[in-house]
Amino acid sequence: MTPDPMTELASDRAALQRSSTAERVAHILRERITDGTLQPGSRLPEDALGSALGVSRNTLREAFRLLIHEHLVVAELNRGAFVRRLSSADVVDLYRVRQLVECAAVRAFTGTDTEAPDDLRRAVQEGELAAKEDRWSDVATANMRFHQAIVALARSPRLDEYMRQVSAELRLAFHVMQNPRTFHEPFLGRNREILERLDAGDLATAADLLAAYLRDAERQVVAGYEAVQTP
Amino acid sequence: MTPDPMTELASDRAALQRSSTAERVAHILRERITDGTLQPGSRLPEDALGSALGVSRNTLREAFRLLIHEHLVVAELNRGAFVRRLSSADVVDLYRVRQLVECAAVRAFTGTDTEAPDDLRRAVQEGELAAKEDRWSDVATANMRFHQAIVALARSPRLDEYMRQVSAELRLAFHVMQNPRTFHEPFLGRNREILERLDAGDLATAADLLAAYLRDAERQVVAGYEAVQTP
DNA sequence: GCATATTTGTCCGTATGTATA
DNA sequence: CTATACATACGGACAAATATG
Repeated sequence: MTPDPMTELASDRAALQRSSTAERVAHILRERITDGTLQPGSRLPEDALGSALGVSRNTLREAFRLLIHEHLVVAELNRGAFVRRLSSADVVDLYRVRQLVECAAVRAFTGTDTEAPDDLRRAVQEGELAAKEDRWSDVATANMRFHQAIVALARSPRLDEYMRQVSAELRLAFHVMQNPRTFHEPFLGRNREILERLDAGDLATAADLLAAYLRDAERQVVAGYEAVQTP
Repeated sequence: MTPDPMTELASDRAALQRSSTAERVAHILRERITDGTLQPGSRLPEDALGSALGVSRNTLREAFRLLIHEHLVVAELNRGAFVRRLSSADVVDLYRVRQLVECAAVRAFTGTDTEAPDDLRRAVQEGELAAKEDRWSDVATANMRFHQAIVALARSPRLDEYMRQVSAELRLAFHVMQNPRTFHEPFLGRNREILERLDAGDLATAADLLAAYLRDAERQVVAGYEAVQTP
């Protein structure tokens, strides 16, 4: 009755066609990790996974390398690969990176680029619409896009890529939040407020609002962590 | 008479002992890339490198993966691996990341941590000493440590790690600067000035000085690039 | 433009070493 | 302490892509 992760993964086998095999395998595993099918702490045995996905162990190991670099997987020498389990110290660190980079991106915004604010606007609207229709996982996605659009204000491809990784890593922590609604709902209004301050050219206030926002979010996730750790 | 890179690498073969083989190989290649033995654009043939280092192709490929994710190596499908060659757009982007993160780290400095400023002080002194003794490659190293210490003010392990990678990537660009003295010398005094502003608690001025510093450095490297590109 | 040689991408089998029941 | 399971690393194989003459 328990839905075996290995048999579930076997159905992904048909999906891998384009680009490098290792990258396709990494893509599949990345999705399975972020959507919670492969939970933090799970073993990733080379033999079982390799045959489930129909790739050799060598190729699978290359895929592991990709995910290890993204911090989604950890490899213990001679013990194999595991889905990363974040500590609350990791959560604190991730929010520290977010706060520093996102607030700096807001303050560095020159108004020259018109695209980035448009993405922000879309993300805010999308989040509000999804909330109205009770699609809370879509609210979470829209929220991720909001933060990505904030980073994009700095107009640095490398920072965009890096912060996408930070977001993916944070999703490992969100799995402890059992109720996505109570977590995400309060932030919808704050997202809009930040957007409005930005539109008004009041960068300092926008950055301060964002900093407070991130401080509160961090506090909630850390609290969720400690509720789980001490049963 | 031409010192063949392959035979040079063979002498590194004795050095690999601890940790995972792929990581040790990656470490050796990383050094050879940052010190300029393996120049940007060089091929990294699996057969020759593998036998030079005494490892199998599979293991070597794992080492490549590590370096690819550090952006020091690029892989072209069915063409193999090459030492990364930075475009001037890459240089601009890298300095943008540096400016945003380092200036934000300065502004976020609370003065709570006493270690980080000590590292800064040491890096400044070390740079001045090395300059006095005409050890210009040590000046470059001290300069790297200075920036690393600036980042450490934010007290985020993840940011430390990421910016270390950014520094390594930037070293790919420094190879176009033929004269390390004229490049590094002017920055020694500016480093000290930034340190003094920080000690005085004047974070805003320190951040502004740092921003100007990075803008000038970027301009020099980009200029060096264009001198090479258009012969 | 073609035929050949080289190199990569991927896979397999296996021997050795390491961790854990 | 032994046994088992697994990861590490090697070498060989072959097709496919690329480079070379």
